[in-house]
Parts: sequence; structure tokens; C-alpha cells
Amino acid sequence: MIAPSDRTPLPREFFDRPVLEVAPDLLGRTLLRTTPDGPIALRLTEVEAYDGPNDPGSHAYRGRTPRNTVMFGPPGHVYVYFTYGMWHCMNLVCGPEGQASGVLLRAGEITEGAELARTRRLSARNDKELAKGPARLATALGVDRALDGTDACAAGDTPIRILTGTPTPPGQVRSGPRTGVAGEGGDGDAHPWRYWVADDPTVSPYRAHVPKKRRS
DNA sequence: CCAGAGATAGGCT
DNA sequence: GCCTATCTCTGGG
Repeated sequence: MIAPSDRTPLPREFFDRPVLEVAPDLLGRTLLRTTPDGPIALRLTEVEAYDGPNDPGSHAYRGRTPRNTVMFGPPGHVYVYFTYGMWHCMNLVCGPEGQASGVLLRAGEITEGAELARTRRLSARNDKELAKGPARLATALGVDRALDGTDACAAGDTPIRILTGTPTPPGQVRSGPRTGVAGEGGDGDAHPWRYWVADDPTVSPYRAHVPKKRRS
């Protein structure tokens, strides 16, 4: 149980930094999701950085659209997108307004409200799978486009906030290439975009991007 | 246990 | 026509 005194959200200045600084600093922090059915707390174990218009993998690469408008807004807000016709994924906007950088929340450990999360993740075979993967994480937390633009730094009983918690010590942070992003075929890109907690069982397995085969 | 195939279907080029 | 993904089924080691 999280003490009421520990429920203060991270300040907006935390997110108003270069995305490659913010991303590893988010590991170990607690995301507190407040729903009408109860709270769910998640300890972040895997994240991925997207560097706005400079980054071909970013939704903001080709400029502002109705879908990605939140990315161009102030830091500390939640960007939620719908993908593959079924799933939602959740990002935190970073850097100054207009820069359109963000951190994709890829995996975490449910530390409170697991019973509620299980009702949303019926296919999970164990609790480590509840939020192992970005769309699983959003599903477990009950996050969809209705929460796009939510201010994670607001005071009061907000639906989403990131608590200071206990950040993962730098010695426990690992980094590597992003998963599943087209155009990063392995060793070419030296940038460490993906960060995770060493040896944590809730981190999603690495999947290199595989172009779809053409039907014969 | 792992890898691959097929399905899902909105947003954007 | 591809994409910041996942589920279920199938076949191999």
C-alpha cells in the first residue's frame, strides 16, 4: 500500500528535459492509475525513447496530426495511441513544448491492484505477464484514447500520475536498441533508445523488427 | 520451450 | 500498404 504522503506526482520539470535523460530516470518509478473500480500501481521496468521530429521511429516525425497533437504540447502529459486495430500504447511527453519527444512505457510490475488488472488481462498466464509489453501495460491499467492528453503532473485525484518512488540505481539500468521499429535493422543505430531494469522478470522479450513476408 | 503464420483494422503516406 | 503489438494455433527441437 502506498502511503498518502508518497502520492505526490513528479513535477513537470522532471519531464522538461531531453528525452534520453528522462527515459532511464523513469525506471523504478511508480505509475499510479486511479479508476472508479480502484487504484492500480505499476513499477516501471522498461521504457523506450522517441525523439520527436528528428526520429524516423517517432509518430511526430512527419509533423503534427490530430492523433499526435498531444506530443507537441507541454511535457508531463500522457499521449495514448491506438495501433494494429486493437491495442493502445501509452507515452509520457518530454522536453519543452513543441519538441514532440516522448517515452513509450513498455513494461512494468503491478505492485497494487493486481486483482483489478487480472480482470482486464484474462489471457495473462501469471502476474509477471500482466504488463509485459506496451499494449499489455495499457490494457492492464485500463488506458485508452479517452485518457490522451491527461496531465500526469496535476494535483489532486488525477487518473494518472508518476510518483517519485525509488528510481532504479544507474548500475541496474540496461540499454539497447528499440524493439520492432522499422529502419533499425540491428547494429546500425548506436543510440541507446530502450532502457530496462537488469534481470527483471517483467521486461518484455527483445524482438527485432521483421519485415512481413510477401504472399506467394 | 521457441518460432512462425494469420488475424485484428485506424491513421497516415 | 505499412505501422512503437498481441493472441491463438501449429510444428519443431
